[in-house]
Amino acid sequence: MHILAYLAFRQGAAVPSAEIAGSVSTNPVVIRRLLSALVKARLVSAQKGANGGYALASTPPNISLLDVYRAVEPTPNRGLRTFTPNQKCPVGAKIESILHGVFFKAQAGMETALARFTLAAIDQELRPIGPGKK
Amino acid sequence: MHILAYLAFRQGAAVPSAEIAGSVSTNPVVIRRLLSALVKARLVSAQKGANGGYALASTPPNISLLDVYRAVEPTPNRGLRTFTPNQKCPVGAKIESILHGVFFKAQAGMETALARFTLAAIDQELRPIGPGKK
DNA sequence: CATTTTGCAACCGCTTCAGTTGCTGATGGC
DNA sequence: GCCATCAGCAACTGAAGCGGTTGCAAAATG
Repeated sequence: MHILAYLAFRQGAAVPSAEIAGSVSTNPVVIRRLLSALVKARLVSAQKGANGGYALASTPPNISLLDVYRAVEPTPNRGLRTFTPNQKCPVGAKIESILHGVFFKAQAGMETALARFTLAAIDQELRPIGPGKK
Repeated sequence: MHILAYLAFRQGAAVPSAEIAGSVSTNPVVIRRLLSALVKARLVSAQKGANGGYALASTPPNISLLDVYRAVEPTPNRGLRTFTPNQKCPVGAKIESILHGVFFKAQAGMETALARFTLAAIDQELRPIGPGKK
């Protein structure tokens, strides 16, 4: 989200990963790793070479936090990956599918909350006074 | 949740951690670690010594999944623990508090979904036919 | 007093993740 | 045509978290 907020802030410009890394206080490769996922999800476009960099592929009102979540989060239900209860026990045999249903609904509640936010809302909070050219 | 479902299933009885571990297919100490948190949250009572074990401290309709989540999850906002953006950047200076607000609301959405479920609902799914004495 | 059982600390091995280095390939200015 | 810039990617490291395991103390029961 910090990356996208920064790209929104520098609206239109091709921003190199090193500049974003400076704002996040981390290594450019860490930024590129995340941007790689965002490019694959078509939220961001990348331009190689001199004067290249990254830019938003869409407008801030059209990028929801749910889009970002889905682009970046590889596998939800991480907590149930390694859950292999005893199938011979009447509880163990049924609990897995029940918990899958529960977690699915909890996840849906969170995703609904995420869908209500757009990058535009965050960008607006970022500059309460005015556009501020530079 | 598997642990609590098992205790609900064996309603009233003092269940040792080894028996629960058999249903979950894991080590009794792992079960006791989780039960320790549930006891501290007053959801479960523990009885030491011979013929001891664990039992629900409340009735299944009075135990929501949100209660369990709060008892077991030490620190929400885990993703923001190590987030220390560059305060000298106009984006980095403000993004942290903005994202805290966003994640708080997303978390609230998930918790609302969790609060809708009770242990009774899971217990009911567990035995669709009838009580089943043993 | 012996057995059962919780409670807890310590340790191991695995996985995940941020961070880092080094290289390749594309792009654009000179 | 050459060089500087920049994305992309693979590989490695170190730290953190977690399930699992062992060992032991303390409490309760018969």
